[in-house]
Amino acid sequence: MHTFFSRTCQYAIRGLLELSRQPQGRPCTIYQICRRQRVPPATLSKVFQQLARAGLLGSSPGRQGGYWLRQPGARISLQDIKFAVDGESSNGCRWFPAGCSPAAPCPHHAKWRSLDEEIERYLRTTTLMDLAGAP
Amino acid sequence: MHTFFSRTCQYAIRGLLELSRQPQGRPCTIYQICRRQRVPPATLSKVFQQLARAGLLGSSPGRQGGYWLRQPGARISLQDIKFAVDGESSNGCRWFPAGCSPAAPCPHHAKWRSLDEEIERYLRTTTLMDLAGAP
DNA sequence: CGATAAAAGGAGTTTAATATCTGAAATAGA
DNA sequence: TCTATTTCAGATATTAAACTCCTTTTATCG
Repeated sequence: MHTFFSRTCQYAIRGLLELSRQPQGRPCTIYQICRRQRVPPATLSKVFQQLARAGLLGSSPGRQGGYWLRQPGARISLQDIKFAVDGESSNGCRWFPAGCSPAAPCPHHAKWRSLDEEIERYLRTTTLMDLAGAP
Repeated sequence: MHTFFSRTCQYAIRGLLELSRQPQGRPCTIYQICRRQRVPPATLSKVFQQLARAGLLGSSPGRQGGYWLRQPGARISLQDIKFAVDGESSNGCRWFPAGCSPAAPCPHHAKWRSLDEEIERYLRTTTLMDLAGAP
């Protein structure tokens, strides 16, 4: 599509946002999170597994189990999340991946360099805590 | 995906860019454009039909036929193109369409309003001519 | 008029992203 | 140790985007 984060990544951010509102160390189950954020459980479950492997989340099965943040929300940037979900591919040209390579950069590259850098900075500096206002 | 323009829209922009380099009024065939821009012909063909219906392109079948810009490149903005290709849907929240509505805006909305406006401005003010440098 | 070159349009195929299902394995608590 | 609860892993279904193929229509040239 034409949106900035993949839908999966959007779910991830919303899920993590929910966790960041939780008293420190208290695990949340997928279902609690999904009920509050209106996100499909099976899908969020998949992403959270991935985030756990990436080290962003701790997880524990069984009663009283669930997921929790391994770092305070202020330490987790949107870029961290995007990277963990979408992988390195997000490093390519954000505008014209279909016609842009280091050897032959797309005609746009030079033009919107500055805007690109601003987006980059935004992703890097915006943390879960910054977004923690409702809803 | 996570890219700003849909791939189809990328093709459209590259195709139009090629046309904008053409001496005024001279039609180009799909194949000429595709050869130069390394774009799949059948796909570009479909998009160009759409752009012709939208009024951005003129077209003529038969010998000496092809496509041409109906306005000078300096008058065609990226936003025009995006709109013609992806439709109104590009009007929604660029960040969290999956969890954002006028009634319940996503938590991010307020935060990146300014960045969003800058992107908007960029799309509106950047024209084909601005990008007309190689390749 | 007939041959040719091009766009126009319909229908189907492929591929990638999303979403779901099912059955395990792990943990806590009784 | 047994049971309920939860994550984990793999397979599969669903959906939408990209792409291709084939036929039809329209203009131009001889």
